[in-house]
Amino acid sequence: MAYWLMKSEPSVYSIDDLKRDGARGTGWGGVRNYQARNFLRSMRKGDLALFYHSNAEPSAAVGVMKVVGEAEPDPTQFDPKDDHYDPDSPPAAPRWWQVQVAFVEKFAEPVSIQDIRAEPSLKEMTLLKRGRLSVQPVTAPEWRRVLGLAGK
DNA sequence: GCCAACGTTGGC
DNA sequence: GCCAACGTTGGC
Repeated sequence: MAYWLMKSEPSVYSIDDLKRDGARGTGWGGVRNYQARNFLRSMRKGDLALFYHSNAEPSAAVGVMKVVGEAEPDPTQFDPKDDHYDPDSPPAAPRWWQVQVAFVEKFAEPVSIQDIRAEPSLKEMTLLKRGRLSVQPVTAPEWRRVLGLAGK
């Protein structure tokens, strides 16, 4: 069982939207970075992920979600009307993938990036080291620490 | 809205 | 294969 962190701008798709999407969850698509894509493909059912609100006030880890379906081709890459359309992705060998994720919990106390930066044991977190990676691994100690900061 | 970080593209 | 130009992310 692995731990992850996945970013979304709340003005686009927030943890409340995920909660509303219920047990079936949502396809986490639109990722157009190869390293993030590779992490998506290595996710397995039952893995847990922090839902992180980026470009938010404040930017913060706001809850937990669960991987409920493993990698499948991201349909937005084939949709010319979608912002994430990729005309160079061959349908027979899709370039971009998504996983299905579902709501687990929303933190009563979000853990902001300032909180994370202020916590010495989290200074190696990928979130701080690699600013713009939208899907990233979290170690077990980091996971426990962030949930601790969330009051869990 | 600014801009630093950094990934991608494309000319050579 | 190098690297400059360009585009995007995301904190502030």
